[in-house]
Amino acid sequence: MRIATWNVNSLNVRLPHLLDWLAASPVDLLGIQETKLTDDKFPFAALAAAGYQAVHSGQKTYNGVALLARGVIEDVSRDMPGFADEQKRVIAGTVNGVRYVNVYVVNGQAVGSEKYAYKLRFLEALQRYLAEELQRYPNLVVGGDYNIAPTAEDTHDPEVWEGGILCSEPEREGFRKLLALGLQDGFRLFPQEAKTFTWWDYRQAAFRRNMGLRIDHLLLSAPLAARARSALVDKAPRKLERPSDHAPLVIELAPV
DNA sequence: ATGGTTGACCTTCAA
Repeated sequence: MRIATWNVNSLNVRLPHLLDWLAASPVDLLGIQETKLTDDKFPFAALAAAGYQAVHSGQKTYNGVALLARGVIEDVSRDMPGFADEQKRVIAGTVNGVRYVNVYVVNGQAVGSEKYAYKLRFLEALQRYLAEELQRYPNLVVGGDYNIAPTAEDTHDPEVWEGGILCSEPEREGFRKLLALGLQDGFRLFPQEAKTFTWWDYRQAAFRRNMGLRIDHLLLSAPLAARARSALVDKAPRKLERPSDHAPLVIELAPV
């Protein structure tokens, strides 16, 4: 079973890339973020024709998350209980006994800003929510755009990033608290090339110069971590014309 | 020079 996460940065623009990528890399369960469209505009039919069921929680212009699966998506829930939020950032569902919580964590803009405070509140709510999810679903994957580079090694240049947004200590502490629930950073279960990232700014030819960050993650509960066989960032879609600024992250799970 | 890009939307905000 192959599971993945990808911030597509507008599904309207990126649907052709998504369909091409699914054809070339047929994952079984995928979380996408930043669809930037309402549920009535979601391309259910095009995805069904490609063999994928989908559930979506979207809004106009901003945010929006979806789960895509080859198979039935059961027990679907939206948002986080006890965290009233108009922004559509969380959707969860179960496929073949695997629970996938798909999150688009708040960017936070700048350390100390109002959006940063919202990000830290969001991370606290996520911690509470995932503690409950782990109780209910032992086979849990939490995938998405976390907008957090967990360590200095996850940045192209610590001099530029350390202490700033996406890399500040309170954000990283929030990330570590998610791990402390009993989740593992799937990417780091395997040897990885240094300077492997999932996001590169559109500006300054950042992708060509590999000026990126590793901010998209697949966290695995212990039973799923035991089944993990590989983890890789697929940079191919980032090389296309009009790409998303993020690349997909894929983990292969051995059968039960 | 305080810059650069993309997406949504319409003038500016968010990332």
